[in-house]
Amino acid sequence: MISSDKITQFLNVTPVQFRKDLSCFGEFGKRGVGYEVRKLIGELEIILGVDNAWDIALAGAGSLGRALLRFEGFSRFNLRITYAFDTNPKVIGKVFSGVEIRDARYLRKTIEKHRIKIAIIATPPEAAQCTAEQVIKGGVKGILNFAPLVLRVPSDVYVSNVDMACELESLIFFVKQIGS
Amino acid sequence: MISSDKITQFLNVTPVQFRKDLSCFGEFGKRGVGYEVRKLIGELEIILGVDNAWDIALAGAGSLGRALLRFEGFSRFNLRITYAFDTNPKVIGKVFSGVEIRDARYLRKTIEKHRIKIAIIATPPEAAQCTAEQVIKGGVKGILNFAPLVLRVPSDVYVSNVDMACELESLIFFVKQIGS
DNA sequence: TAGATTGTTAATCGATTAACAATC
DNA sequence: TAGATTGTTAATCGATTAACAATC
Repeated sequence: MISSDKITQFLNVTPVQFRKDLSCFGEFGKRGVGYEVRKLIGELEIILGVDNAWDIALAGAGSLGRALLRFEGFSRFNLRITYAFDTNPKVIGKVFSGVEIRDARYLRKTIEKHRIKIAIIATPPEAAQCTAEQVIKGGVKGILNFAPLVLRVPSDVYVSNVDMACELESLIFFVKQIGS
Repeated sequence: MISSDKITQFLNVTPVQFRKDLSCFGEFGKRGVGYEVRKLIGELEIILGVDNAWDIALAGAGSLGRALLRFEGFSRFNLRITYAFDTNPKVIGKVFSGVEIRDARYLRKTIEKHRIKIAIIATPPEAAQCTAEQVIKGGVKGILNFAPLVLRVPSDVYVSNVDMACELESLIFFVKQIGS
């Protein structure tokens, strides 16, 4: 058993916040006692959908794309980059971390065929919007975008941006304040 | 000249939001007219601190670290990864994208000597907390953390987390809702 | 002057937190 | 029963938006 107090000692979240958030999905604890660890993990996995695996398509197999292919942290959530694409003929056909790089020409068709719903865009910024449009036509509903620009997408498609320069920039902004 | 309306057509921000946010820093537009593009860019650069360059230290020169070294998008904000570190003897001494990988043993001293204020942590998760403590002892006040864990840091140190698996997970969460 | 557009004040909304009843 | 801890209701806070005055 574990209390919300104990759990949140390892997170930047207050115990109340933790309980309030959980309450959106049901009651998982025992009053006066706490949460049964195994049961809580199980419930969270169901809420998050970790219980069934998701296949992910990667567009762009440059150095960032290949770093993503090697990244170990996806398995934790039952995620796999199953298909990877690039336009560079020198890269097409090669295998990185067990995934063969396919010709980006087949991006849309492959996504359609395998009913992929989530794509990662790790192309150069110039190619990102066009790539987004292709994967969306193929049926993708969620995009993790590493290209430093704002993608224009239909309202039923979710985009999560990872803009590393922006993140650093906002760190700098805060760090500058310390002195003053 | 450009209006807040035009500018925000390219962003996921409303014109009012744009003007409200800017108003925190001053008045940069002309009523009835809009914003002078060059002047606005200049003012924004000052607010963000893009006008002077920042040196950044990279801890961890694995595939992600090296992808970051190759990343072109930092120059846009006048950012440079100037020092990179790893513990792997096979990597130490090698040069990637013009930056020599140094022995992680000298992480703290180098940061101290060159008064580095911003560090990127791209180590394996096991090493992340320890690395954070070292860079903080060296004087770092802002950390961009790629390791999938919550770093414990003093309250005057800012941490920005890039947890790619989490981002994907929350995309999946939203995508799952669409059907229902 | 009329039209455009900014910057700001006040209203609304949503998220966080405080207080507490429920209950183990 | 007393102590612990959850889940919830109400209060607070901050951020977004609506409305509008200022002004080019």
